[in-house]
Formats: sequence, C-alpha cells, structure tokens
Amino acid sequence: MPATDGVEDADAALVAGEPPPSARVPLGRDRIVAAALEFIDTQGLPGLTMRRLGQTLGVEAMSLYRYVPGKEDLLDAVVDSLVSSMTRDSEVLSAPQDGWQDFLQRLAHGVRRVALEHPRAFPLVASRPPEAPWLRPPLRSIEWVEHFLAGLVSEGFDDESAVSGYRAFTSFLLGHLLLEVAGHGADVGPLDALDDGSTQDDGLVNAPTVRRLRASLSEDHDAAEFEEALENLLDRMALIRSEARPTETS
Amino acid sequence: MPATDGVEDADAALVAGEPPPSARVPLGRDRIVAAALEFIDTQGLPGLTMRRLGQTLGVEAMSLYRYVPGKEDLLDAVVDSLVSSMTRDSEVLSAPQDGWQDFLQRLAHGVRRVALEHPRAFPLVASRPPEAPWLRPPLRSIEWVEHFLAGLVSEGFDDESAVSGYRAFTSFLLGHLLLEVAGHGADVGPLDALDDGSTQDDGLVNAPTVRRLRASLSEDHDAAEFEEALENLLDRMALIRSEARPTETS
DNA sequence: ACCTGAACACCGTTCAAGT
DNA sequence: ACCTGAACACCGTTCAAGT
Repeated sequence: MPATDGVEDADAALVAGEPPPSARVPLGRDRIVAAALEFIDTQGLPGLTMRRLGQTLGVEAMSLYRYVPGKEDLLDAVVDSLVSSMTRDSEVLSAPQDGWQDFLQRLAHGVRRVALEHPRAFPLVASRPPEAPWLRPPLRSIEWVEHFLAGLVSEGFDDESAVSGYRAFTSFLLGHLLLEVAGHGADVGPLDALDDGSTQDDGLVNAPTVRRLRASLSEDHDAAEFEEALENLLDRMALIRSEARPTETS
Repeated sequence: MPATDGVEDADAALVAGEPPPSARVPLGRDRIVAAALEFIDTQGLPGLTMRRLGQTLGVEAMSLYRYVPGKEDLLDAVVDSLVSSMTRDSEVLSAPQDGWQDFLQRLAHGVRRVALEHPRAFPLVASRPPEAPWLRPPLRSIEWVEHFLAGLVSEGFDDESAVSGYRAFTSFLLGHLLLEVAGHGADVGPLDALDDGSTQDDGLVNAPTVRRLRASLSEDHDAAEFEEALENLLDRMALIRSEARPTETS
C-alpha cells in the first residue's frame, strides 16, 4: 500500500491558519521567481524556458501565467529579487556610521557578494532595461539610489557631488563585477565549447606579447584589484567632496 | 518595355574579374553580418530573427545558412565586426608616439566612438562569452590585447604592470560605456514602454532625496565623466609604472 | 551555384475546458 | 481555485528539391 501523501495534515493546517506543511505547495509567484533564479544559476540563462521552468516545478508551462504576466516580467522579477537580496543584508543597508567611506565599502562588498553568488544571473542586472534612465545598474532600485544619495548627503556631500559619486560608483561596480563574474562561468551563448583555460598557440603566432604573458593574464587577482580600484574611487570622491565643502577633510 | 535591369553589364564585369556592378549581389557572409548589425542598430537586438533578417536581404531565412553556421555564430561575427571596426581606425591602431598616456587616450576614445555609434549593438560585445577568459570585453580580440600590452611594454611598463593595466583599463571601459550606451536607447526586453524620461512621482514618495535630485540625476555629463575617470585611471597607472621602474617619471 | 518549400522540434502565450 | 489540452503564431535549423 502506498504512503498517503501527507493529505491527512490538511485539517490541522487549516486550523493553524497556515498552508499545509509539506503538502503540494500551490505554486505562487515567489516560488516561481526563486525557481527561475535557481534555474539560471545551475543551467544558465539561455536554457531558461517557460516550459522547462514549469517542469522543474512539476507543472505545465501554462500554469505559470496565472502568477506571472510573461517571460519578460519573470526576468525582471528575478532581477528585482537579486537587487533586493543585496538590500536585505543589514550590513549593507544600514546608514553611514563609521563615515561615508566605510558606508560605500560595505555597499560595494555587499553587491559584489551577491554578484559572485549568482555569476550566471548577475549579467541580467546589467542588461535588462531599467525603468528609469537614471536607475543605473547594478544599483537598480529606487531604494538603492535613495539609500546611496541620502547616505552621501548626510555625510557632507552636496547634491551635485552625491550625484556624480553615484555615477562613478555604479560605473565602477558594473565594470568590475561584470568582468569578474564573466570569469566564473557566465555564459550567454548556449554552446559551452569552452577551452580548458589555456587556448592553444592557434592564433597567438602574431601575438608574441600575449603568448609571453598568457600565464600572468590567466591569474586571478580579482579580489585585490577590486579592492584597489575601490580605494582609488573613494579617494577620488573624497576630493570631489572636499572641493564642495572646503572646510572638513575627514 | 521595362528597363533591362543591368544584366547587359555582365560580360564586362566578367572580363574585369569583378562581380556584376549593380546586379543582384549574391548575398555573401559579409553582407549578412553587415545587415545584422544594421538591423540591431535600427530595430534592436530582441527583434533580430533569421527570418526577418533574410527578409531585409530579399531572401528566405534558409539561404543564410549557406554563409553562416547559425544564429549564435552570426552574433559572434557581428561582435567581431564591431571590434575590428575599432581597430581599423588608424588613429587608434597606431603604436605609442606621444607617450603611453596619449596612446591609451586614443584607444579609449576609439572604443567609445564605436560604442556610441552602435548603442544597441554594443552590449553584445560585453555579453557574448569570449573565446578565452583573459579576452576581456570590450577589447575582445587577440589583436587588441596584443596591441595594448605590447604598447605598454614598449613604453616602459614591466609585464606585471602591463597586465594589471589591461585589467583596469577594460573594467573602466566596460562600466562606463555600457552605462553611457544604456542611456542612448539600448534595450533588451522587446517591450519599449519607456517613459518620457521623468518617471512620475509614483514610487518616489519614499525617496525624497531621489525626488529632489531627479533633475540633476537626469543630466547628461557622460563625456566629461568619461574624461575625468579616464584621466584618473591613467594617473593610477602612472603610479604602477613608476613603482616598477623607479627611475623615469615621465 | 544559389536559393526555396516543406518539415521538425521547440518557443511564448491564450483560452476554453477539466478537476 | 487551480491546473491543463489543444491550438496559434513564431522561432532556428535541416534537407531534399527546384532553377
């Protein structure tokens, strides 16, 4: 006799006002978005299909449309979930406490952490068209931008400096994280005919410098370079700030 | 009587060893790649379809497969054509003459020029998986990397500094150009329901700083910011260089 | 030699119909 | 209330067949 698949808990669950504990969860938008992110993380973005996504949820593709307006909106929702998973980190979200440099350091590392956790999904954050042109990836939410700008202003930046800091900070994050993540198996084309890391001398006959430096080119210094470029950016922003408020040079 | 559509030139053309002047051009890979780029420039990447592309060339989709192995390869070819259109510029391609800073300035502006000429296609350069992990966008060809590294080494950078300069330079270019281009109508999703530039106060009730700075956030200072960030990068690289060769501080 | 018709497998999406 | 079968329009791609 087969096990009675947990249906006997239904009444207790109803009494408790909760959904049935380990019973068949009735899909729901959040579960779909989470499954989509999981899919991208493991199978890559090009493989994501409404039909295949339904399959991983034990459901036909058409069922998804009861919770999500379409594939484009699903991808936007995945981006939102990534962006707010950055925000949820209280280390990152909190207002400046040990100065604006520490504030931006925590911000930058919080974003970097999420990017490295989802190397194949992070490019979505960069490539989806933002809802407003001044919502610059990867800080793609009004909450983020508000947090950033209000943080800087509260730390003595004038309006113009805060905005130019926002621009410089986002450019910095996007360039560094996109390239770092690209080295960690971010694909776009479906054909994964990737070499073992060292392309043979095939096309390098006319590139003696590249051939000579190939080993050094393949070394991973991402963390250190991120740190150094970030420090440099902060130094640059310190100049902008002190130009605006010539008194304090904290 | 209808005009004889230029067929009478056929013999002359054959004698000259050239294809018939204004007769029906027999497709050919280059023409297809150029048409694809044109399509992306005008209609956007998401609209590009083998079938629609064939249509713009007056041909059925299947004909394309005689010249291009598939859509993925087509997109790679479009990227290659963009990348080498950067190289073709002799201003950009030439070896260092007025010092390495001028050399990198010309490089950076050459890449930026191409990016701004093809705002909707440029993101492809960033998102297609490179054939080698050390081919960092947007300098996505061995020729580019060779040119860059050899240029720096010839100007007194040691190997390690040249490589770290390459990393910093590509991160800088990618971040800045991707964000600049995103402001110039680079779409990814097919739905172009873009606002007129100023999102209404809809979601800005909880973002007072963003609302206050909205005008300033929407101003376009891309050119000046690019310049300033580039100068700063070059200064940083000058430090790296002089650490390696403590004698000259050109 | 160059192009196409017809076909295949797979998409995203809709909607009336099932339970 | 929630899911599905069947269908539609549209993909990328192959291949035997046309000219």
